[in-house]
Amino acid sequence: MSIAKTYNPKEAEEKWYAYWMENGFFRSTPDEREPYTIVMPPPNVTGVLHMGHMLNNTIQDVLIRRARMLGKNACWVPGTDHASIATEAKVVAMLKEQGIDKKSLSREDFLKHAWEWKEKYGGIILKQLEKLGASCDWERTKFTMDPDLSESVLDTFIRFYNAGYIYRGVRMVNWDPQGKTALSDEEVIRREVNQKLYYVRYKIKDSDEHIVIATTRPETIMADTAICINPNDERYTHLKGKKVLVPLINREIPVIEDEYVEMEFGTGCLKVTPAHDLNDYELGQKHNLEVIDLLNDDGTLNENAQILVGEDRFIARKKVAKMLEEVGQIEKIEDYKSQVGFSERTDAAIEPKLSMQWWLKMDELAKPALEYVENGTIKLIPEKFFASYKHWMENVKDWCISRQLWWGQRIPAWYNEKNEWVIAKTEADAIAVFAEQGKTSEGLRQEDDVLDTWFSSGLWPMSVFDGVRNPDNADFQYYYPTNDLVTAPEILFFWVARMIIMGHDYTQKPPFKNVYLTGIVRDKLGRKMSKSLGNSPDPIELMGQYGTDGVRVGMLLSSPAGNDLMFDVSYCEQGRNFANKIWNAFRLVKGWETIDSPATDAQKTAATWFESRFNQAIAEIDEHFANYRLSDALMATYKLIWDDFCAWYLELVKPAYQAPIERETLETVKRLFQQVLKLAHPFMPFLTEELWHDEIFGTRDAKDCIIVASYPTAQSFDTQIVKDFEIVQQIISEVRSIRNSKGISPKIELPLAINATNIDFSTYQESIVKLANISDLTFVQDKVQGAVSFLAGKNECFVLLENNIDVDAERERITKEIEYLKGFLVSVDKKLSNERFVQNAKPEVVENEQNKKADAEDKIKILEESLASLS
RNA sequence: GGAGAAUUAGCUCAGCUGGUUCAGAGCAUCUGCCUUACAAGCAGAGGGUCACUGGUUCGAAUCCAGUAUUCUCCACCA
Repeated sequence: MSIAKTYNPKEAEEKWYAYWMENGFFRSTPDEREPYTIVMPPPNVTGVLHMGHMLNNTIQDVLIRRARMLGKNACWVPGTDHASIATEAKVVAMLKEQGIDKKSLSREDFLKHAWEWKEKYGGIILKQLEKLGASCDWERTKFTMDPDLSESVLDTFIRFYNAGYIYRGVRMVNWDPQGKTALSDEEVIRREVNQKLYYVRYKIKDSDEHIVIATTRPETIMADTAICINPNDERYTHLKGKKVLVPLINREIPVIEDEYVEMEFGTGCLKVTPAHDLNDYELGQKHNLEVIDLLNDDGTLNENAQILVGEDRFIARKKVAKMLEEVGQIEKIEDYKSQVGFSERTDAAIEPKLSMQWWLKMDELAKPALEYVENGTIKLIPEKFFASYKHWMENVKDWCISRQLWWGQRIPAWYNEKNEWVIAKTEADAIAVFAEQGKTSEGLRQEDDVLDTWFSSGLWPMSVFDGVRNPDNADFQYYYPTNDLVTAPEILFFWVARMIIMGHDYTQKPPFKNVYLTGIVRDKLGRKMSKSLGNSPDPIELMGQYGTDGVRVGMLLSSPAGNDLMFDVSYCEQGRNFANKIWNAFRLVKGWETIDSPATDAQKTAATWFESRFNQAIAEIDEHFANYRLSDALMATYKLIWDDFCAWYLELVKPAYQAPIERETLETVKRLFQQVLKLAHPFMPFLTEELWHDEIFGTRDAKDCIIVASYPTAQSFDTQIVKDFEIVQQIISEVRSIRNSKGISPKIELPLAINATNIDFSTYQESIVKLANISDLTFVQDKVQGAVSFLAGKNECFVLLENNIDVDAERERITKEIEYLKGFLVSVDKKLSNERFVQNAKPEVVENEQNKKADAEDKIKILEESLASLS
């Protein structure tokens, strides 16, 4: 019969998750209740649960569970993201292991492999989320490449195209010569590398002079189309309007002037290579320079280079340097450190390259998205992110939405044999459009362009409810706009901003009301937890070790919104200990025998006090939730349960060893126990559900689960009883402290006398005797000689010890306290005698000071009398 | 280079628009307890010049300026 001394989470977790699923508690369909909706930030379909997911989804689950208990129609939509680049890279790597080269496959065959891979491994992370207790509506699980979501993406492309927001154009992109695709900025990792800075001499036309230019990329000089100097640079005034010759190939290029050139850097002269550098490109645009692209897609030199055609760019670099040296056009070579971009997936050095890409015009679209946040329609939590959101929105650049990949939604552009193109959803539509325009559709084809993944995830809050294709459907009408979005600040722009933009464009409404930005999970050394660093614990293992509830509590304890959290397993330990505490409180109550009698007055008082504290705590917790202070809400719950419920309330009503408890009181304890379990449920779903169903709480219907129980609401309560009880607690603590300092065992009863001045202790008498282990509690009007005394509020208390008290020590202690109070009094007096204070401060502040003064004077008086009576 | 944020106890953090003894919480630490729910526990205790320097104010952890250190984001010099 005996029940385990410690809580064993494993069994409960599996049992109750299955039970919740069976009973459809996670399911949501539109009804007359108020909806509360969260769409899960879809993890990469390739993903494996890491600490970031753990934090993020724990927060969402807490919010959704609480909303459900508050009677809202809670709907949490899960799903995964197809993550073009990451997934394609994984599939390519897998194929490589099997000895298959991607290039040898047709698009169709590759996609077949990719889908197979997705079916096999794609659901792992969602399964892992179940372990964490995520109460998602799994029947609504979506994938960004589900047919309906993909169709939404095409519809959106066409919509934006027809509205004139999408254009096709040659722009500088991050080119991965190994993967042969454009990359977004996010996919480029910058690292500092050691390079050489070559000082190259360019001959000035019709002169013996030359001009020296510093470059790290001599292999691109054949693509130079100008030399640029700063117009304010007096050293080069004589070069204005001159022409110079590109070394090795002797092509003539102009000297242009632009203040962009830093006079202090290098030689103060810049070679302009518009095809191979972003800034040069912009400079070239400004000055109408020719663009010469001397690189092939694979990073080798093409015919435009004139020399070294077919050589790889890095080999060419060395060779060009050598050739320059041979003709005496290298002045010097310096070591130099600079930032170079590398492809996240292939690790190839990124080549800024001009290429034809699809773009979404952002400036107009961004405006309403900024307004939403500016005027508070969408709240960012914490607010500090608004500044950078605003900065980004006001300086938004056009978005390169095409990727040269196979895994993703194909850009719905169709080309004929003449390379004319039209935008159309289907092949048939394309033929029709070509026909309309009187053009041929011979040789109809699509390019290997897919849309950036963020383009599809930008639709997520709408597309999961099919709101793009079918905005009038009941789900979309009911659930959209969603309530809270919980995500990482890193993707505020890439994802959150784009959802707002797209959501507004379709619906004229924001896609969500609140954006809760979580922190980054770091290790104790402050490093971001990552797979590559190997400093991230496996959440699944953690849950096995500390229990899911323990880990959930551990994650939340240290994670104020938006601040990074320095994760340490000790938090999980704390969470586990808390679970165990509740478990043992339950064991205590479960073990009680009853006697058929009504509650005693002391028990009634204890219950009244606890209920007051309980209501006070609910108000605090509600406020914390309203401000998205989840860790504070949890801490308030923690203290209510551990301190108020276990350490005080249960101790107060606990019967003597093997004695029965009054039936009425036991019923009250059980009722209150269930109430605190409800408060804990959002944080600790498994433990609370396990206890909820124990027979001591009576038999329950199958559907009577804590997950759908109603969350307690704050009732008004008597604040006086809470205040009075604080004095009682103080008295008990003081007696214990006296014991401790005198080495008196807690088992030895002590007599206590109280000179009650402003509290009626009659209802607390029994409690004090019990918890302070008092042999005889008396009330007196005078000093008690030979006792250790202390003040609880203005009530002087006396503990009579068997041994004679150390009068000197007593005198010293009281004197110290008097000194302290007098010091305090001086500071209060100083304020009150300051005319400017009395004049300027608010009346209630002044009144407060006067109360403090009176209070301190009273206490000093009592203590001084004690001191006098000591001798 | 631009922008934003942070600095409070050994650690992680609260402290909202200046005014209760405002200097707090949890953890950790120390002391005493295997007390009949829980040693994953109980009781008690110690611990901070609120980064530094000025200023505003009757009054500053709180507001302002500067300094130092740290972090994040954005853009990057050939």
